Amino acid sequence: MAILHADLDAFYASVEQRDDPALRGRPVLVGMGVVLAASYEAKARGVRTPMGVSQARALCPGAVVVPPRMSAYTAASKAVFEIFRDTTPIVEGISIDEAFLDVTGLHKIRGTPRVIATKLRADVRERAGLPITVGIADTKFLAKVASAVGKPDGLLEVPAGEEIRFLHPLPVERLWGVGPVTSAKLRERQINTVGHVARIGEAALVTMLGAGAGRHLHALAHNRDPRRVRVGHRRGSIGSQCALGRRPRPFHEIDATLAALADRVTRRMRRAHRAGRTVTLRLRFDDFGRATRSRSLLKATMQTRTVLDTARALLTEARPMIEERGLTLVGLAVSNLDSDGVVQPSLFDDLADDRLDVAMDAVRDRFGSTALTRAATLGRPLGPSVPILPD
DNA sequence: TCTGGGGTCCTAGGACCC
DNA sequence: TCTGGGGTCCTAGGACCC
Repeated sequence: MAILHADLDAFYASVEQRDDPALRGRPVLVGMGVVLAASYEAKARGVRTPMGVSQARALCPGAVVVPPRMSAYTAASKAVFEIFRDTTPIVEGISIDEAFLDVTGLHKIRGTPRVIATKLRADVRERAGLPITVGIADTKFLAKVASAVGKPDGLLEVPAGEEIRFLHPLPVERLWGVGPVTSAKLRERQINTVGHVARIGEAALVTMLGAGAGRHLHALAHNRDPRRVRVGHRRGSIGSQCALGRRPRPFHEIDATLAALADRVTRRMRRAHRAGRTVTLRLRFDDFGRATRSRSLLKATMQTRTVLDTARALLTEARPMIEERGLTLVGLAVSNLDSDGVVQPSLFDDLADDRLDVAMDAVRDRFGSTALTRAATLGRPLGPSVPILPD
């Protein structure tokens, strides 16, 4: 196998530096209350994400703080993924700024993985104006480790036969799946490197961390990772959340926030043609404790009304808990998504009653009553522009 | 280090079915 | 009346990722 892990460097901050030459070479923080991304000039001063902007400023007094421009990042991401797909058809996106590329079969056409990766980096630099690091290895896991070690703006290949020698001296936190909790459990027992994890044996790891995590880490520590690069993988849930701050909120305000979330989530579902069956309400409290409440419907839906009603029922059940513990975040997700959205809602479902009549009249006037029926039953787009309709 | 917004996967108990 | 093994789905929580 020859797998590339391509990872854009300090992505949001790099886009800002690309679009505003005055920011180049300077420490840049992207975010409002919290740092979403920091340029390498800022990271060098100890800025990390997610860190409060005020704290980051204290570490890095000369930093320029810019508000996030999500649409610019989405556009930049699309451009970069096009370059990925020009390189090989086997591309698996992991996030807005990261992907695996399988170049196993391309040797004769495009050269060695290193040649391909070098060209990829040059293409991204030229066509998208962004720095990117590429890791090359024989497994997904190791390619990802390689890119992390190679950052920033680098290329790191783990040659065949060198895998274990490269991997074993690294700290346990490099293992995919070792976060703060697992790291603490391992280091408590003086297990500090990947090599040590590999030596202690699967049974001991399973006892320490549970069957799933133990076996997983044992395999990774030996660079055993059979996962293939998957194309066209579809997400399993669509959600949105909103931090409320520490100020106590009246219940009706939480309810209004939930309605806005339901609207946002179902819009995205319709755009993606996905319907879902399980509605999950996420809560976070003053003490940073969390809770989730979920309900599965009989039929998959993408209608705002249905999702909101279900979410409201869950919220009402959770009300005593909310009033006791103080809510700081509310989130809503829909999962159990259909493979493709067979269920199409009416275009009018999202409109408040007072706007419904106006919308229906406008459609009837412009397109006739047949179009009105179609819009109400099929949810199909009607024509060039009906500005008052949702989505 | 007092924490944003988007996700994934795993575990575990209980209900229910055969 | 008491009992098995195997399976799926639902719900809740936890850890982790970028």
